Amino acid sequence: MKNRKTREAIVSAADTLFYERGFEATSFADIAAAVEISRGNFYYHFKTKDEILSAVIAKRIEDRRAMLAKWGEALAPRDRILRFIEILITNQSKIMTFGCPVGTLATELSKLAHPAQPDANQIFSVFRDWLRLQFEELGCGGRSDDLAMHLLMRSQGIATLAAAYKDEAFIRREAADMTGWLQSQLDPSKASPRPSH
Amino acid sequence: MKNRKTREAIVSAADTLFYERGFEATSFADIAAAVEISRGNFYYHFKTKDEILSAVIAKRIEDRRAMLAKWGEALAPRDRILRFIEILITNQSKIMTFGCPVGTLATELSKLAHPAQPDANQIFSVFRDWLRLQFEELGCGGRSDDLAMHLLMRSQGIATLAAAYKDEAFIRREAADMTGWLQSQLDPSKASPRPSH
DNA sequence: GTCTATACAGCGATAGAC
DNA sequence: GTCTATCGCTGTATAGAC
Repeated sequence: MKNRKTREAIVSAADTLFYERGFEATSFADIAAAVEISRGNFYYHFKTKDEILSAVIAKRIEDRRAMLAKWGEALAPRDRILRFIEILITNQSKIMTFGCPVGTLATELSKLAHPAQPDANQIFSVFRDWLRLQFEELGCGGRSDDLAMHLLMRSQGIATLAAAYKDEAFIRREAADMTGWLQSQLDPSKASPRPSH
Repeated sequence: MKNRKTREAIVSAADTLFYERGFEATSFADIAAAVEISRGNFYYHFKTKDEILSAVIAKRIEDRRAMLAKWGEALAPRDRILRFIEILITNQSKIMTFGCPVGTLATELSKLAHPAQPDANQIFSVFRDWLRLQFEELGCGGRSDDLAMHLLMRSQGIATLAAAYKDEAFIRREAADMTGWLQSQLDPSKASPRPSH
């Protein structure tokens, strides 16, 4: 019982630290200190650093799936996509400091040629598949995956520049532009060529 | 004389390694091995790792300025921007493996809360300021900086997703969409609401 | 200017007492 | 299940011979 609680505390602390400092820059000592347990105890729960990484990735996938499932209950497909865009506004303070937790981990693991890189990509795919599904429900057919990737692409670009320039107005402006783009894709007739610029 | 040559070799090797492995993941031993000098000799040229980082950032700024200056001689403003978009295609193989050298360094230093982060941002600003200038020359006035940021944003998003999914077709598709977006901004009358999707 | 040798802190990881 | 103690390795950085 206590076993599981400590394990969860470790994964939760590692999740935060991997996000805020990066995977490589976070040491066992850092995580142990955050959970307030000894390094020795630590190894009772996880044998290697890669094991913690796997657990963190699994947790992130689970967390995001749960969040999206919640939206699925209450909202219409179009509003679900708008909610996705709103994440940028809701999390803007963290994004401006640490970037996007999904993109920055994928990039870091990619450079390290880390074996868990495909797993980290699955976090991306949780959003990609979910967005594609929304576009399909809205009747976008074969374009749905391309549209999903386009939204993901914009989110990543916004997060990267927001972290570099710490510019709130930029995030708001680009989120609004993304919303305009969405309208133009769903109602091509009403589209304006210059959404917000 | 030999002084300068060795120094340049170190900076050049560090530039590559910081890009391909990341700043933190690159050790002095890695750089020394790449240049084929001893660690001791290494410290004759650079006292700390941060000093090498500064030199690498300075080199990157200089390299990009030189590249953009070249484009400025031969091309019209509109073609210069198209050239910028083409970088994604030209460098697609490296981008799919390591991401964007500008964005990934800025993100990493941001997480490390590294003192050189503002300097790394200057590499971004070389492109931002240059793009803004092109839009100004094309008569976009006060919108020019927003348009420049929008192009940077897209480049970063494309690079991040390209590195994650290693998807060539995605890069080509989004580069084409970016070109369509550019047309719609410069000739609003001829704009089509669905550039490529 | 380039080398070898070395200091010393911190890393991931293990052994074994309680 | 949690602890202390410790290992071997690698990291940055320094001293001093050549």
